[in-house]
Amino acid sequence: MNGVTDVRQRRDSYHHGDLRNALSDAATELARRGGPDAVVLREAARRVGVSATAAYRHFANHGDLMHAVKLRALDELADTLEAALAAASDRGALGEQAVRGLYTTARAYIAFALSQTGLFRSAFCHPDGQVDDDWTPEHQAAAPAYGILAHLMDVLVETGKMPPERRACADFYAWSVVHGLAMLILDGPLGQVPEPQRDAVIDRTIHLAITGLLGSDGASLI
Amino acid sequence: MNGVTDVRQRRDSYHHGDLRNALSDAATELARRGGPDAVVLREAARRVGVSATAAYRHFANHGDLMHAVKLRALDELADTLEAALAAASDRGALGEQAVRGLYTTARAYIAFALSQTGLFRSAFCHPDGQVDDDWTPEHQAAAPAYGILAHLMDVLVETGKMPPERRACADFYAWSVVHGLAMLILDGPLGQVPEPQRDAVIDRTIHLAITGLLGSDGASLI
DNA sequence: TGTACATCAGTGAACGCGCGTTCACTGATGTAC
DNA sequence: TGTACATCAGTGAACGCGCGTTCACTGATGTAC
Repeated sequence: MNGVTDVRQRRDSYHHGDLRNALSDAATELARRGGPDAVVLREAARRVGVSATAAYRHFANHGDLMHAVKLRALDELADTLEAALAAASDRGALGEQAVRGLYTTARAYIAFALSQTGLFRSAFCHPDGQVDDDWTPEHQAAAPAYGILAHLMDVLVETGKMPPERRACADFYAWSVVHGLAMLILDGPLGQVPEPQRDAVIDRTIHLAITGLLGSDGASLI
Repeated sequence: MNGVTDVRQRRDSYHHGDLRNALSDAATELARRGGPDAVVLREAARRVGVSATAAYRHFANHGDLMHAVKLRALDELADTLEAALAAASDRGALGEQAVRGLYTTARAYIAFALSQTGLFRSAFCHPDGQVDDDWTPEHQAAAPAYGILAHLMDVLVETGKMPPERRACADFYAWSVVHGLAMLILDGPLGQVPEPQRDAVIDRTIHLAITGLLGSDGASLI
C-alpha cells in the first residue's frame, strides 16, 4: 500500500518509474473533485512534479488520459457496488439474498453518484478523440457494474423470485431506473428537493422499481 | 411565423428591436447542434450580426444566456411530448388512453433524447453562476414535462388502471426509467448496441417499466 | 569487465487558440417643457 | 411644434486566461561486443 503511494509522489531520480500510473492517479483525483472537465493534463503533471511534456511519453493526448480516468471511475463504481453487496448480510435463502442484494446495489449506486459525483460523471463521459468501445462485449470488463447486475437477475430467476419471462432486458431496466434517478437528482428536478424528502423519494422509487420487476411479493421483504 | 423569423435575422437599423430573443434563438440553435458546450456567446452574437458586447445589454453574462437556452430546451421537450400525446389516437376508454399515453410519452422522450441530443443535454445542464431554481415548485412551469407525466398518473389511478397505493412517486419512477434509458444510450453501454437491437431494448425496457407499475394487465394492451 | 552507442524518458520555452468580459465611445429614441 | 437632454442600445479594440500541443534538447539506461 505504502509502496504504491510512494511511486505516486514526486520522484527524486530523473526517471519516475511509474509515471503513467502516477498521472492516472492525479488525473483521477482531479476528476473526483471536479468531474471530467477538471481533468487537465498540465495540472496532473504539475501534481506529479513532472513537466507537461512528459505526459506525452505515456498518453497519446488529453483524450487518452481522460480515457484512463474513465476506466478507473468505472472500476471504482463497480468496486463500491461489490463492497456494498459483500457488506450486506448473507442470511436467508438465496432468493431473499438476491432481492436484498438488489436493494443494496441500487442504494449504493445512488450513493456513489451523490458522494462521488465527479467520478460518476467521468465514468459516463466521452473522452475526445477516443473510440468509445469501453462498453462492447469484448471490453465488458470495463463495465463490471453490469456483470453484478446481470448475475443478480439470474439468481432471481433461478430461485423463482422473478418470473423467467421478465428476465429479458431486466438488467437494462434496473440500470435505467437507478441511473436515471441519479441523474435527475444531480441535474434535474430532484436536486432541489431537500434531503430528508429526497431520501424518501430514492427509497420509494427503488422500491417501486423492484416491486415492479418481482411482483408485489418482493414488496413485503423490505 | 415569417414575422418571427424576420426579427431573428440581421437587422438593417441600428437598433435591433428584439435582440434578446434573437440571441436566445441563435444560442439555442448552437445548443441543438453541439450541446451546452457549443453555446458560445460570441458566436451567437456573430450569427445575429451584432457585436459580442451588445449581448451584455440583454444578458448578465454567459451563464444567463445559457439559462435562457435551458428553458427553451425544456419547453421544446415538453412540446414534443405533448404533440406525441396529441397525435396518438383518442379511441377507447379513458384508462386505456392513459396507458397508451404512457407508452407514447416514454417513446417520445427517448426519441427526443436521441434526435435532439444537444437540446436534451442542454435541458439538464448547469449554467455557471446561475441559481438552479428551474425545478422548484414555483417555477414548475419550467418543467412542464413533469406536469404531463403527473397528470397521466392521476388518470391511471382514477380509472383503476393503477392501484392507488402505487401512486406515490410513480411519476419520478417513470421519469427515472426513461431518463436513465436515454442517458445509458447517449453516454453508456447501450450506445454501442446496433440500432435494430437497440430499438428492441428500448421497447422492452419501457414495457417492463409500465407493466411493473400497472400490474401485468397493462402488458396485454400493447 | 569496459566501452560505444542506440534508445528511452525526461526538460523548458514557446505557440496559437478562442473565449468571456471590460472599456470608453457613439448613434438612436423618447419625453418634459 | 420644436428643442434640450437623459437614457437606452449599440460599436470596436483590447485584455488576460490557461489550456493542449510541439519543438529541439539532454540525462539515464541497457545491451552488443
